Amino acid sequence: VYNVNLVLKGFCQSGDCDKAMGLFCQMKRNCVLPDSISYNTIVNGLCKAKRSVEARDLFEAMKAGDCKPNLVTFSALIDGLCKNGEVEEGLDLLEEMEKKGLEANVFVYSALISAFCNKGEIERGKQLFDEMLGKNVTPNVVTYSCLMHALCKTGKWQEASQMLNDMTTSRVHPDVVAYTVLADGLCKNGRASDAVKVLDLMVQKGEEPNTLTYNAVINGLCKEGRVDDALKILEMMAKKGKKPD
RNA sequence: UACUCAAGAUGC
Repeated sequence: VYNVNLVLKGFCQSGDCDKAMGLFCQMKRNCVLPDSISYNTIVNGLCKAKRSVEARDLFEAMKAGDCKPNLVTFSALIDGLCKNGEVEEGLDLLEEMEKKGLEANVFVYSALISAFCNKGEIERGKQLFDEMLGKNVTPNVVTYSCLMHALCKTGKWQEASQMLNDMTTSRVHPDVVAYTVLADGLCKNGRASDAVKVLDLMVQKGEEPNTLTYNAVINGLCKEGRVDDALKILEMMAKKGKKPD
């Protein structure tokens, strides 16, 4: 099963969901019974291929069979529905899992928060954030990043900047993505100078900026007509032995 | 106290 699961994932990742499904069906015949990871891999693959109807069907089949949906199944499906614009259905699933006694974790909440944030409904995102705190589910760097992203997109860059401090005081360590989200968000709000400060801060904290980070800041500087400063960033990359893309 | 499944970022 172990080995077959890896291949299932491989097919899904390369967009060959159908091949994965074919292999999945063969497993049952060849007495390598699919386990929950096999199922979850397919559910997730279907979701990523925007085939949420089929993902749901498989989910229903799991409920009817021996391999019941677990936390990962719900998490993958909720995210899939959300990304398919069916956020309310995602919330329904949250209810359903709770009724079954499965406790939503940070993956489930982050997926939902991300979805509401992307729809521009930050308030609902924040509500979920409070809800998870109330349930003693600890937000992680992904949760914070989603919120920072949304805050920046709606002009609330101060709040987003504050959130970086919040996470530090909550002992959640910002990673490259978190810093990049904020730097980019600041740029989008015409605050390229602040973005450069974020860049400096992360270096100071020992977090290596990557190409995406640099691109965000460079783009921000250029949009403000500060092309010379942008060039300096390129030079800074060169000094570090980073290849510009 | 290992190995397979789920959530976040740039440019067009």
